[in-house]
Amino acid sequence: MKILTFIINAEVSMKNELIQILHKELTEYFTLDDLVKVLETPPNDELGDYALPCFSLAKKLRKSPKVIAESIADKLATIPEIAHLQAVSGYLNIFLNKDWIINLVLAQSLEQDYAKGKIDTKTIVEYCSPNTNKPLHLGHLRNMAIGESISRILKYSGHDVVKTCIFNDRGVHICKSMLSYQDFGKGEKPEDKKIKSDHFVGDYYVKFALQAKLEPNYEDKALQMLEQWEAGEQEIVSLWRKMNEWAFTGFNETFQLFGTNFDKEYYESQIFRNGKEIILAGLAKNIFQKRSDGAVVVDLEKYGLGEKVLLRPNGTSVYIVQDIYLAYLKNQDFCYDKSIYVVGNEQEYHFTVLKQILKLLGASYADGIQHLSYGMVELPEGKMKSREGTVVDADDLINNTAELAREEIFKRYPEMAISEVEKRSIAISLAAIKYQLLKTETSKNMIFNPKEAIRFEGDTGPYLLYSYARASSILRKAEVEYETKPWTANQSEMRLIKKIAQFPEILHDSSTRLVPSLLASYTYDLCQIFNHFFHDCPVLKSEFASQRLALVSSFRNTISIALNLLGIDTLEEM
RNA sequence: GCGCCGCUAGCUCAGCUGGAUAGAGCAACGCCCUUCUAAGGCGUGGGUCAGGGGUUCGAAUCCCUUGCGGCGUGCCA
Repeated sequence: MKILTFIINAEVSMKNELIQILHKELTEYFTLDDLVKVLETPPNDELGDYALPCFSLAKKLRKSPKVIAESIADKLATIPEIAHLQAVSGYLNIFLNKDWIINLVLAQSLEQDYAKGKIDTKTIVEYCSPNTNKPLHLGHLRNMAIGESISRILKYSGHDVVKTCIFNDRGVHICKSMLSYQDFGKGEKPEDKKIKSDHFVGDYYVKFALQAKLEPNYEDKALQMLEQWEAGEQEIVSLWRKMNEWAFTGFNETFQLFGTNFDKEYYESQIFRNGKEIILAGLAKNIFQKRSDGAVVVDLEKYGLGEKVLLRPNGTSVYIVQDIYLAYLKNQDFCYDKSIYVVGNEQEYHFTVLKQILKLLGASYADGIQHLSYGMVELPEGKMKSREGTVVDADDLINNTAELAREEIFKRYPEMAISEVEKRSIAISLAAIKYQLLKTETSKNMIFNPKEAIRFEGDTGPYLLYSYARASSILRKAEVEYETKPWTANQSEMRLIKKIAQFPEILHDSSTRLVPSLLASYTYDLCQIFNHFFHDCPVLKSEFASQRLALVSSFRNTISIALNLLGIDTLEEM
């Protein structure tokens, strides 16, 4: 497996080109895998383009790292791709032939499908999965940003990706907004009050909570309504249909605004009764046990997961049974190799248990299951709590941020056509929000400061868009075609080229480790280096105009792919 | 109680599958627009990488331990 990924990678990355070259000469010192592992980028470019630490060989060869570095240097002395070598304090610093780097990297990175992979893997990505009783909030936005981005990253890396969503569209929480609407809604519709339809539903969920404080048995009433729903009582079912319709209509608007969609949607209401047969079959095979009170349980003690109830004494299923069924169903539908669940880290136990149960059941598709566990979003004041009204609503956040972008645009272009202002302000708003949500290491909890997210300077989404727009602007104004003929590239240019060269490795890591944040922070570094180049090196008026145009073009292509993989739309002008 | 995760500059975060002087952004201060987009660039100050111990030629990174914070441990979803 490792060798396989290596070979795929080797086609496109400068690092792997070099590793191939080194390996030919250094078989007695390093295996291919060793080289992949050990070859590193030095902390600054006075120390070369790559470095080979020789400490690990010291024991084996019973020589000092310094001596080893020197003798390796001798071995590599005649390789044309290497300009010179420096053995310093146990490291062998490698300075590559600049022309070789430039030609190789530009040739690769000017291709539209730079670093694109090809593997034969069917992968399902499930994400978002909202309840239909209230509108989407900031937590969903992080989920969606990660889900959409990892789907694109996997697809670009060659996976055949199916994006799915399970809508939790039934249950007592849904009945709560239904009950409160029935009691206080007076038959009103969202259109009447000019409220986005999912917000309209959510308002009744809030109203329920208020009422429940005044009326002690209000919660019970919701439970009763659930029973009526399950019994299929017409009035309740049609109320449920109507309100779900509102919720879905609203969600779809948000999905479209945010720029995400699903290939296959699942609905809890359609599957929640299934799965029981799987459990009973497991019971018959003695994989599960019947407890004295009649409940069906699975003993996961030896995996350190305790005992998990699957069927209650009254025979009804607990939540995980539905997920067991859904995994089965997904495999029926798509015959997947991998099935990724983008779900918060609070559900790690749930997915460990799910996978283990499927393994016990002997499901062939159990091994492909992977929980992409991401960290919770908190506000500077602490956690978001719907009861205390501290939840940041998704639509509001996008719109408020867009409003600020609008103001910034007016400052710069007071005459701009409204439609153009609209287009740009939404793009800027989404870039700001998505980047903010993606840049923190995916698995870590993050604090989302709305005031910081709407800032447009520094380490932000708009900075990335701005860098792209600057590159586009140069290319638009260029009158000559670029050519990739050699020149003596200066430090700013070399840094940019070398950063562009890293893209395939970053993409590879991001996709195999399922961590979009790696790509996000690379993208920022890349832009920083570009902006430094932009400041240092005039392009159009330079004697190296043609070569620099090639470089700008290569940057623009790379950043454009990267932003697309983050789910961020670019602007040609900003 | 047990389990998992986190703790890096005033704040928000990179760096964590061990490697060379620990990096960004924001905030503060100073400089740079008759030159391809100043939503930009450059500079200055700011660190006991939570504390302690260990492994190693080498530890922010791995192990143990203490503290603080979060989450999980539902016959909720």
